[in-house]
Amino acid sequence: MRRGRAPGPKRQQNETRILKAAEEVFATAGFSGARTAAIAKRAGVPKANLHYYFGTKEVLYRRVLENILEVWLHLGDSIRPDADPAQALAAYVAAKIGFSRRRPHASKVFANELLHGAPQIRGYLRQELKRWVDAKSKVIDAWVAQGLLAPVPAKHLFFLIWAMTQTYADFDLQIAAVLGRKRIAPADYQDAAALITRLLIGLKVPP
Amino acid sequence: MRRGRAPGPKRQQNETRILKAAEEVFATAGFSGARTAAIAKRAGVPKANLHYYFGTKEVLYRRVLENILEVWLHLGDSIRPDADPAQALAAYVAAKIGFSRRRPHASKVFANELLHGAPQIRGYLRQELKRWVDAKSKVIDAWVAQGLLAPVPAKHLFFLIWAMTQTYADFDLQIAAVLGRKRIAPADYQDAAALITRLLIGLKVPP
DNA sequence: GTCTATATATCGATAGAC
DNA sequence: GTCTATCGATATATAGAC
Repeated sequence: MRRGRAPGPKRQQNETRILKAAEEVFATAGFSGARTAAIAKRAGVPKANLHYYFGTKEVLYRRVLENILEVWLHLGDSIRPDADPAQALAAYVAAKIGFSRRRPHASKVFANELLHGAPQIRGYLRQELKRWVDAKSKVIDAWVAQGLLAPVPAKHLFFLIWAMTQTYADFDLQIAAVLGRKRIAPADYQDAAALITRLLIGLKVPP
Repeated sequence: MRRGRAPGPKRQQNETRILKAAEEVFATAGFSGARTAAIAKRAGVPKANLHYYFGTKEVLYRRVLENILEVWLHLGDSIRPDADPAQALAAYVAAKIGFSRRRPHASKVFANELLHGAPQIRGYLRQELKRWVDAKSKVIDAWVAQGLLAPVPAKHLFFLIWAMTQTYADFDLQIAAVLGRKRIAPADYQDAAALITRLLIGLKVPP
């Protein structure tokens, strides 16, 4: 009946399960360390299905990455020219830390991709991400021009915010070990967000 | 003549070359993505030599990691109770950023190990590193008690300093792409160190 | 100690039955 | 569309000549 157009509900469910499983396995093992057998097992489907749906391991990996990049850029929506700098930056930090807490696997897949030469997302970095940072940096510069913020190299400010917020997902094991815990607790993310925000507020020029 | 005690000079030279090559290959490919053939080729030795010297790929990897961890903990020597907080933190940031610039491969190997469950350095994280942070945090707390620094969760402060300084090694490709460069320039590291230091100085209590 | 040539294992991918 | 059984490629590790 269905002439191969819209995928059946079972296939759609399976694809979603596979993508979720793949994100977890790619996060903990990296691309080359990930085993398609492990992904299939975790998703609860036969390994052949995975290849039938996605073709190759690399295509599946790209799909996982695309899902992540889609969310990424929208986390900075609070940074607008008419917003209050302190509030906007605090909201951005909260959004980024929240993403690290809710989707640590996504952050790790992205980190791993970057770490190993970004073979799949070169274009994204040079196009979409660069444009995003260029635009947001103009907002920061405008705040500086208005005397709301001390002069600051805007792009580096974003690099540091990314680093500080993502470290709680990417290097959670190190943080947990140093804190003497088995894993990071919700309160730790709050402490982190508060401290990061405090550091950034130091750039604010008092009225 | 030599009854197998001290290794000959050629062997020592080869081991050094292999370790250097291994650090580079592990950094760009991760443990599972690294090929022993690639390491041997880059080191200029036959692949069988590599196994003769180190036994297995995993042992070689551990040796690379040990070399890195050895340097790590000494970078914080400026953080002492009798030091000036602002100067000590600035020196620590400079040391960490300098390490990221001089030995980006080392930083990436470490990041990759952390990212993927830290199977080889669990003990290091829970023992040496935890003790280091516990000790340095007491220094920070003492500065706070003396009214030199605003109250701050000391351990999180270290997590953030690590994140900010290492991001310029680990995610250099992202930074270069956003800056519209092929690679990060020396001036970028200076800009980074200056901004990180400024953020931290914001914690200083004015005299 | 060094190196070439090869064994053994693992994993991504697919053929073919249902 | 789904799944079992298997192929072929690739990579670690080693045997054995020099």
